[in-house]
Amino acid sequence: MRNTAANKKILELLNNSNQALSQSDIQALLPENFCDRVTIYRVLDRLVDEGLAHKVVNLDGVICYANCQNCTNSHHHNHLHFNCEKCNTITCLEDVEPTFSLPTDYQMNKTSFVVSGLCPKCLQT
Amino acid sequence: MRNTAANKKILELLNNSNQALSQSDIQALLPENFCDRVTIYRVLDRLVDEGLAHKVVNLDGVICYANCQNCTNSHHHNHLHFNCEKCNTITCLEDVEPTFSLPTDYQMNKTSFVVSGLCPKCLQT
DNA sequence: TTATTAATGCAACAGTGTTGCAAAAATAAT
DNA sequence: ATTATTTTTGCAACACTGTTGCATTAATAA
Repeated sequence: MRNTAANKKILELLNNSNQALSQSDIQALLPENFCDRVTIYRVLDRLVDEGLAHKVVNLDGVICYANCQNCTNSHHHNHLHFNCEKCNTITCLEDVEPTFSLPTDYQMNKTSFVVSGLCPKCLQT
Repeated sequence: MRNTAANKKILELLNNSNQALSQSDIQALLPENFCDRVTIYRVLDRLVDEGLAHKVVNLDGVICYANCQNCTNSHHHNHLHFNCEKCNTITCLEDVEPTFSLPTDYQMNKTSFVVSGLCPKCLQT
């Protein structure tokens, strides 16, 4: 992956955010006319390919991206994601890994655990 | 909810399917020109409101619908959904309910547990 | 049978995500 | 440093999913 302005800036945004971000979130955070919409999609794809980010689909079906924090060697994104129904943020709860037993005739590849409700901030108000 | 052709037929499709279906899945299963695309969306919304179906978002962000089987009194859709990466079907694994402990400052409302990989059928071939 | 209310079809729209292709930028090779 | 190579970008166009408004139609209630 080349060291371009878009790559750097978008990865930086993901790293500095404690929430998973969608393409439109990212576009809103970037300076105006920083880059094209399509570029953001492509950068995000690349970051996932490179193992620097992972995908989460929120309850509306919008694909969001979060940085990979504890993925030094192997990826493990079985942690829970919390999707607030009020402020619509997605937070990675890295410490919460649901346990379950998949029937043996299924072969698991990835997991997507999303719980929705109210986040601590929105509960206060 | 009124007893219309669309309501009956679409609920029947969900009940007869062991997979969660999207709007386009349903349209493909219905006779040609059976009803408008918008009607399918509205029927599905209604079925969810009435507690006859529940939503699942697949890994592509497409919203799918499955019938409610064990929801006589209360709804409990904390069961696992399996999204096959090859045939792209979503199966409700009603018996598999992941366990986890949400931090107390979060208020849970709904869950969405999707595991992706290969389903038994696609594993054989 | 009529009145009321819900459901439908159609058109239009917004948002998300993808693709092809030429131009531009970053890296590698000379 | 200059050129060659390869990746990345912007733009236009497109496909798909999902929603809304409004007039018409169908289902239920009176």
